[in-house]
Amino acid sequence: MKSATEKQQAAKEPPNGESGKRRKSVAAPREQKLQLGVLNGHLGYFVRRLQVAIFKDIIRVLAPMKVRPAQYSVLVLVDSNPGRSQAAIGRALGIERARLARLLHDLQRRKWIERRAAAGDRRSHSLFLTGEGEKALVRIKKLAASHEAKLAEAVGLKRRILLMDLLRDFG
Amino acid sequence: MKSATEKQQAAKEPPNGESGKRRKSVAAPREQKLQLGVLNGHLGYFVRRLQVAIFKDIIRVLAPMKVRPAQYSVLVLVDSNPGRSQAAIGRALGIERARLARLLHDLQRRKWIERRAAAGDRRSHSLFLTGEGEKALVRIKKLAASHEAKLAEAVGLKRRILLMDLLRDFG
DNA sequence: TATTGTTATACTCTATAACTATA
DNA sequence: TATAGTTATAGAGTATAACAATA
Repeated sequence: MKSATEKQQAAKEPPNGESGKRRKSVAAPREQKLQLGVLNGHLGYFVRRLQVAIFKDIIRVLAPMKVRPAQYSVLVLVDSNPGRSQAAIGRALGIERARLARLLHDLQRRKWIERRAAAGDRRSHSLFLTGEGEKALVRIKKLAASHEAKLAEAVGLKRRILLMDLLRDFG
Repeated sequence: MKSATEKQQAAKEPPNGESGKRRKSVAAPREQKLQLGVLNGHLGYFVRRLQVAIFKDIIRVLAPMKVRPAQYSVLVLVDSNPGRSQAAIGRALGIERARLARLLHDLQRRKWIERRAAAGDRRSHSLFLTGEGEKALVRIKKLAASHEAKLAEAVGLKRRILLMDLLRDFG
């Protein structure tokens, strides 16, 4: 079976098909879809488009709690791994320690996380959610869940499971 | 059949298993893998991770030509759709017109693109590659192709086709 | 009034470097 | 010497707003 990938990559019609149809209303110039050229062969292009679309929604959904996606992921990881160091959290999420320091400063200012001196190593800080932080995270998770439900519907349940299983191998 | 998604979401062991094993060398503290918690249920989390990994590589690969991914995509679209306006290119790629204006200013400074007055509408600029731009794009495409080949190998050919087919529906 | 393109501003994210205090 | 965390800076990307020219 020929995949859609091969089919679309093989498609090489000339860019425009101005055939004078479609002139119902005066407004609405109705742009032609542009040719993507070799972008059709780049997985990164499509992954990027999906990522941007998903993040636009999650950013909008979390906005009422004034939380950005990176902050959300840090709250979740601290909640799921209490007592771990900044270095460990940063490594797990791919967040630079410099950026994580500022991000945590903000979360601490909001009284959502605590930094205690680590037991064995006095250089490192053990991270915990405060009671307030836990309550906030419950609300944030509800918002995130509504985003995910909407996304699942848009993507299709089967396709979503398939995608998750495919993507998870790149931890 | 239970998908890996469901399996991983069901996993809820306590975060640490510090059982004092694994003390071969003095260095290498060997961090535990942290629990991802509800991030396991977010498609966006995994899409984001893959996108970041892919872009790290393409950015590195294109660096010798001093081209960023967004510039590459613009060059490809202008090449595949000569004469189109900035608005059309920007819409197709999801680039804000304000940002595209500066991006094109840079490409024009490098003599890779031309902006001519549009025929029908004197507000808009028709975009074209220069001869130099076409030659540069040939070299850039070769670099991008080497990135894609490496990526295809890492992802696996079958999985890549599958992913492309799944993702393409979000144009 | 709306659209095209431009300039400017502010914010987020990323990437470094320099610094301290510990190990 | 290396690591944990902090502060600072610069660049890219994103989101707005304001503006001139044109439709």
